[in-house]
Amino acid sequence: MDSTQKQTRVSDAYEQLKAEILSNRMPPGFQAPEPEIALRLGMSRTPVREALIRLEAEGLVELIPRRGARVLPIKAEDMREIYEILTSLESDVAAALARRKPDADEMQPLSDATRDMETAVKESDLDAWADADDRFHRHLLEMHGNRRLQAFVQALSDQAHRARIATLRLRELPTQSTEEHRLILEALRSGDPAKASRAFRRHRKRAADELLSILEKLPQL
Amino acid sequence: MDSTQKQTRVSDAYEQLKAEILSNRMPPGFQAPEPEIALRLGMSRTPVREALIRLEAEGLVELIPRRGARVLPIKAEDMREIYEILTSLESDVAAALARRKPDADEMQPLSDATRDMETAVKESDLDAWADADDRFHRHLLEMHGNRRLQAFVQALSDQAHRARIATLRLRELPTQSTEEHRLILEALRSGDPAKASRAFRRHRKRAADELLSILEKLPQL
DNA sequence: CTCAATATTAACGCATGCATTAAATTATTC
DNA sequence: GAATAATTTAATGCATGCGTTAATATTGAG
Repeated sequence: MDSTQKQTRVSDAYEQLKAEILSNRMPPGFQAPEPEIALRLGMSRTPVREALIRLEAEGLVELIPRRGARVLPIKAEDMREIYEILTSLESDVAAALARRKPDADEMQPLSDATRDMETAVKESDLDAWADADDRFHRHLLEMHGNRRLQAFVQALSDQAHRARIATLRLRELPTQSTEEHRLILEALRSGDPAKASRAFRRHRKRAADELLSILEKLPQL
Repeated sequence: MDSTQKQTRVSDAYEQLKAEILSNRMPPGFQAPEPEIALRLGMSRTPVREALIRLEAEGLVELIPRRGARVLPIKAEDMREIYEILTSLESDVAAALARRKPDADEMQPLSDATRDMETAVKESDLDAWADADDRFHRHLLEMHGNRRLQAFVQALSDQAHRARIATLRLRELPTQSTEEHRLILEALRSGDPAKASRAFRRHRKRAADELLSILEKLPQL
């Protein structure tokens, strides 16, 4: 009946809260005391607290004594930090992959994701685009295989995700971004590490600049 | 009397356990059920659990149902992952710093640390050397200012730290490593980003290779 | 003596209770 | 009416309690 494992309440709470935060249903700045969250999730405070501690470690919420948990606001400065780290790590991952010269088979998911991004741009389907973009980046990391790096980049991407969906509709169509993915793909295919690294850096840099210029205008998310 | 803040039990537990793990007083593989740890720390299970969750998020322990908390073993593969990430991040930090051309004042702590390493090598004082090395790397990150990056690199360094102290006496004197620091310093001073980045990469690469070759020989830490 | 069935132990996952103390509210003074 | 003090409220940090269930020890069968 139930394909999922027997969840514990802690993992339930963790997953539900995380999903609400990432989807901005619990928007940046949202705040609630533990008992209230516990009530809403239908469990006692204990598992909620444990889940919140994990979310705090991931940088999604902040636990303020006597005031409960607060979903961290999306500050331009934070995004700057996040994008800087993503740039370092992913560009190196791309370089390493190019060096290894992956075969067409391995590259397939990346090609697919890029193709989907191009289609999505043509159809102005922003959600499909964001989805394909995620897939591209996620698969790149999986190919590389460093689990810690994967987990950390994923955590950072989750944080950036909130900013991206909040600004997705305030931006132009991501034509540029899509072309950059194509370039990265080519660099990987041609097995040129330096080129892959540079292409990735440019990609992240431009994306960061674009996002930041919007965030800095926005009152405060 | 007491210069520290009014600690909570959770932070007490967290700090004590972390100190014991990093110093290898609780060595890799060490395992104990929650009630035992709670007893030893003189508190109930609740704060101990919360501290353990944090330590788990940091990658220092693993919580195994019914078997308690286990201090993660130091596996060569893990160190490989850690060093790869450190290399990416720190080499970029070094490049960024070189680009910014820090003045002699800012550089002072780095110079001091390097000098101390050289003295320590001359005097074969491994502990002093390790301490100066830590200072060098820590200060480099502080100069850069990306808090997230700082926190993450610190967490990784903490993990690597355990392997380093476990192998410190199995290695040659870190003459090479000290010279490399001198090179990095020069690259920073001369404001050459590419050189700083390369020097750092070489440094981490060699350190990683050295550590890994020892770890792979060692039975299992 | 080996292996399986059974009984015992005890760790964990949570719920609950409570003292403490910060925040919010109300009362009081000028 | 504003500012301050007294009171109330309620969130947190932790301890404790308990049912469930995985380990472990014990017993029994072959």
